[in-house]
Amino acid sequence: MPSNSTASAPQQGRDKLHLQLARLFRSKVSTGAWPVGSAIPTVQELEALHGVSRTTVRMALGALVAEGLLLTRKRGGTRVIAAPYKPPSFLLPTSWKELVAFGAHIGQITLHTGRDCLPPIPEGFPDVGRMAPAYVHLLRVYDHDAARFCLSQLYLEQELFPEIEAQLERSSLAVALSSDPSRIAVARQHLSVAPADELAAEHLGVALGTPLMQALRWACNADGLLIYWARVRFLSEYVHMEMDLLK
Amino acid sequence: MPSNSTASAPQQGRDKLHLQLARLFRSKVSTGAWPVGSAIPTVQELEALHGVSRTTVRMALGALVAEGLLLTRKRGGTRVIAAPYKPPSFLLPTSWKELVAFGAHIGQITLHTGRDCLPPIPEGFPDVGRMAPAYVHLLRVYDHDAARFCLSQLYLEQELFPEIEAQLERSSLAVALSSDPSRIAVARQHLSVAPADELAAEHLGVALGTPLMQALRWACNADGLLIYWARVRFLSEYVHMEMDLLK
DNA sequence: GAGTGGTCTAGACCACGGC
DNA sequence: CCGTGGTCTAGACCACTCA
Repeated sequence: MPSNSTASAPQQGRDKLHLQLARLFRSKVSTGAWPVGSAIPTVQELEALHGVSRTTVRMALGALVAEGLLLTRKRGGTRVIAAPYKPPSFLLPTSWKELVAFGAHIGQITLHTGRDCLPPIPEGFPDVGRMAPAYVHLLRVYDHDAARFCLSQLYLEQELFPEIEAQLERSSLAVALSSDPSRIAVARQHLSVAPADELAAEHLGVALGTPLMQALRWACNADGLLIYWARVRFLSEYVHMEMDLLK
Repeated sequence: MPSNSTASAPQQGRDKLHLQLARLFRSKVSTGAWPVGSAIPTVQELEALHGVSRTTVRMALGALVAEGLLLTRKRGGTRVIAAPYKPPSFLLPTSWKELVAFGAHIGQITLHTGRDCLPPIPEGFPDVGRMAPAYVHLLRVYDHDAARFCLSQLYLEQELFPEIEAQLERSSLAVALSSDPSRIAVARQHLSVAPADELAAEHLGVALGTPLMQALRWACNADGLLIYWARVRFLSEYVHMEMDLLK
């Protein structure tokens, strides 16, 4: 049926077919015509029911899956998700104190350690202090309930490393650095949503380009030397922030 | 060519074809084989070159378009984006003062005004103060350079409305409320990344489910009465935040 | 007007996983 | 095992837009 005939399409043919279908399917879910938890008709049935091809059905279903309304399983059919899955939401730190507390109770895995690195500060980023000649680099991932939700690239001024190396295995860099609070004179963070690059996509198990919450954090000592730089990226549905607007 | 033959596929056939192609195309961009700004081969040419169907080419190209590396135009062909387009980044306010400043220089359009509403506070949201019997509701969108980047749903305690109605046409609610600073005793915000619902998708011109930066803001007077509730959603690539971690 | 990307069809084969 | 979703093919028509 090549032309846009009446067939059983729900609307007279103006809009794109797969968008019409997606809208129809969405309403089936929200009205309960497709009850939560139940299997919806198979792709073959949907093709026949609406007189469209498999490709079109899949374009429509793909949208709903992307929106988190449907879950597909190879043999079990396509099911309506109970609730658009709500993962645990971590409170992103807005102060060094919270940053230390945050690192204290998260399971971490160190993937890589390297010496004589320089932190990859983005082009055009505002002044973050004087650069030291060398930094130690740590690449870490953080889990919660077996779900990997955070990737961090850490850079620590190299001469500081021996002092805190022992603590680093068990605790976060912020915790370790804070063992001597006088080391830190300036600490700031920059937050944005950034698309996943290849490193993040690989370690967080998401598609390239997936929006991630990115925190760039840095600290300087009293001499204005950059002693800590971190680029930390979170699956965005796992984190939120709260703040008092009256300072 | 139904079976996974050698053809001109870059790798021996284990991986999925469209993923192989996407990887190949990505490397063409990053190595400069497809120079930035230039048009890449047409879909027809790519089909023939790699011995695959249009659908497969489009699956691969679709991924790169989603990653922001390519831009398609109906007749002009598909081009490599100069820089993965960096829109202007607004600094999200972290204090009431910044909130007021933020609202002062943004072009706004009021889409809807209603009386006798109640703010739609999410299920399970922590205490935000005593609810007044009625609120005035404003639905607004904000532009920058003709690009719509922000949608806000505002709720103002109804008895307060006459006092500031005149200012509201020209300025943000925060600006108007601040004309008498004694009105506000508590002001907080909650930030998260939330998928676009139908309202946001329509007014911001994005697909349903697109991750948006969401700010929930509220203010109470000295009696603990909720006088201001706002749900503001931004295209996430347009905003960032900065903060001093040492308070 | 012609070439391009966007959409859609009607098939086919495969891998996975519940029966 | 075998039904299911996932992938892929080889075509077709359309809308847009640039030369």
